[in-house]
Amino acid sequence: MISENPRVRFAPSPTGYLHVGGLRTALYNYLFAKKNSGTFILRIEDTDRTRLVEGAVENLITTLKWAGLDYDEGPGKDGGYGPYVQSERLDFYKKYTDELVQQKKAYYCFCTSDRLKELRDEQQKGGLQSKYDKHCLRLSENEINEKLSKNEPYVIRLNVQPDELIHINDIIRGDVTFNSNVVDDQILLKSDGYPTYHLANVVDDHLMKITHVIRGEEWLSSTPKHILLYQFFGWEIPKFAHLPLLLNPDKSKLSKRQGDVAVEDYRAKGYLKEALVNFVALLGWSAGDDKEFYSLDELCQSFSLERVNKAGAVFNIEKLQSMNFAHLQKKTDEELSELLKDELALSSFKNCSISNNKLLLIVQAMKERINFVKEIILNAGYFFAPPQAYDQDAIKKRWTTESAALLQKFSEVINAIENPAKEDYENALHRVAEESAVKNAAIIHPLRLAVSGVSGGPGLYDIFFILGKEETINRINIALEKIKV
RNA sequence: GGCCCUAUCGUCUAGUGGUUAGGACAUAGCCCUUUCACGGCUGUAACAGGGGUUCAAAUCCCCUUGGGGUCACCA
Repeated sequence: MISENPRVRFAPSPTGYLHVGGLRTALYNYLFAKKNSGTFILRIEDTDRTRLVEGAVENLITTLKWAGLDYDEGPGKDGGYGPYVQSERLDFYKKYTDELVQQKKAYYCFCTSDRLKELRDEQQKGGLQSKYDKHCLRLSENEINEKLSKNEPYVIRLNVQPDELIHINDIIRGDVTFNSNVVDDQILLKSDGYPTYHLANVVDDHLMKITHVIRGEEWLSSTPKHILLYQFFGWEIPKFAHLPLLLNPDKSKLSKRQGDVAVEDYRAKGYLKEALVNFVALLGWSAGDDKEFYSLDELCQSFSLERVNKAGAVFNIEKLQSMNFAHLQKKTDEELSELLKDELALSSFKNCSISNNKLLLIVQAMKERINFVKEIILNAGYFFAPPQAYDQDAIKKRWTTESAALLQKFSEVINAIENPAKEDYENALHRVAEESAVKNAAIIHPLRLAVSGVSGGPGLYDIFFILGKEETINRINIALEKIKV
């Protein structure tokens, strides 16, 4: 159990959409906070002006909210540590870099990007790690002032001392040690006056009293820089937890090239938030038992960082899909028919009026045949309008020379029944089959084809009942005209 | 390439010195069935390799190999 009330943050940069990896990071932060009566903070890291995307912040917030991950503090929800957008915190970064420069823990650098590039190329040619050579550290105060007065562009760099061991005590990975010799004199303040991630992140985490930094493993190798900064400032170092990466099927870091990575894409495809959250939660964490279906609340109860895995996890869409199916089955028919209504409004059937009661029946008939609600429309449009075409393969296979006569007969029999129930349709069919001395199947298959246009689907009598007697007869008549062998 | 992380079925994982190595997805077969599904049952399938430590190693240690991340005035 965590003693104090932890404060954690999800700190995305607003460069477009919420990545599913980001969703998982946000989720683990959220779960950790909820489990330990902590605070979940959203902080926007928009220090790269070149990559800003308009509307990205709003999109991020909307998507997080959709997933059910409401933040306790963040943009629009000040908890006394704002602002929560880094571009509005520039004064802080300036103040703290000045402090570092005064103490010679950071220094001015006037090197051009050309010189830096040359340096890198040379080092790479020699098979060395590319690292700044502290060239500008030699500048005297006078030289610096002169360059400053001439308005020469500059950056501020971290002054890393050699031959020091830097320990990271990671909750997931244990002790990880780096030699400071491999740590570059990281740029802290860019020439445009904006901080880099490393500086802004450390300053804000300190100022916002973040107790646990839970982030992706791609940050592990820059954590020594952050530790150094905490030490230089004399600040308490938060606990770190570096999460295993989400992977493509080929085991590389999950990327756009190999499929959808935006949460909004999955949302648009019809994945339930419950399924996506459940799936992503289990990518790198398990409670230690065989339980596999969790609500967000249950996750909050069971989650712990100690049980997070170390190795990366492949984002397996098949499993996500089956999870979506499972969560779909858990929804009530009423919930599903509301979702169906929404989908209908977006479809070509938006003008077809259909009663709530019928919607409910359709949902019941279809729910175990779909992975997404919209598949009811895609695969069973015949509930909303007569079929436009008839499956040719099915015709070939199921339609015989006597089909027409049998359907005609069936149509007449049900026509005589007042308000037929499902059993009435079934009895009628059995009667026709018996009188005509054919198997039930000889009628059933052509009949299904006639009313739905396809060969698969819910129980035939369910379809009749949902369609109603008039419509059923109507469709048989249309089919008798259109289907010729 | 340097540094760092990592390694149980195809995939997600359980397992923390003694298990017939368990579950889920996927896959194959069977059953149910008017179709398509659901469901039920059964099967195929894993401890990367090599050294140690130990009476005993998937579990602890070392090496190798594989995979990944990172080396920007991006986060």
